[in-house]
Amino acid sequence: MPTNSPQLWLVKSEPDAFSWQDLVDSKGKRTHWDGIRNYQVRNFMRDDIKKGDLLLYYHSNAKPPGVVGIAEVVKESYPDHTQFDPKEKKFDPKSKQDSPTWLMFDLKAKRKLKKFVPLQDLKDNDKLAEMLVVQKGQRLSIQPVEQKDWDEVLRMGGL
DNA sequence: GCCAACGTTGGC
DNA sequence: GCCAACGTTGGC
Repeated sequence: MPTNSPQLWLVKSEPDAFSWQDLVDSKGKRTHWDGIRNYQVRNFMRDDIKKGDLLLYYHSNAKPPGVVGIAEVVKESYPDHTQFDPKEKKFDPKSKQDSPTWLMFDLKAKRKLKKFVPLQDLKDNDKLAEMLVVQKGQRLSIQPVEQKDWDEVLRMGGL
């Protein structure tokens, strides 16, 4: 059952590595979401993430952690070049040029939340009890988000 | 800085 | 195929 509506996701980024502001400062230019080395996340990129999908941009390992803004997928997944470069920290000697193991996609900043929504507020909101990001031990750097949870987070963020 | 949760690796 | 050891994530 195909649908025209974009899929919804949450992506985690450490602000020390690449913050929301860094994404904004790229001036809508495509930014590579590279360095993902987790098979479950790779499969999301390979199978599900489409151009036009929307993403909650979440700051992890931040003080405090939480959702900052909304980003948009501008290019669907393609091979992550860092896996082939021995100088890269994310170099993967097992990955072959003709069948790359790892993928990345491109995104741009779309809209900042009026209010930052800290993780603690997500946890305190009973409506979001099933949202993945509030689950203990949830480490996926890309997570699918339900429409109802998406709407609730945006409401909390003043949009 | 600590450590729980979880994924990956490798010996057997 | 099992599972201990190890590495990483990420909240606190």
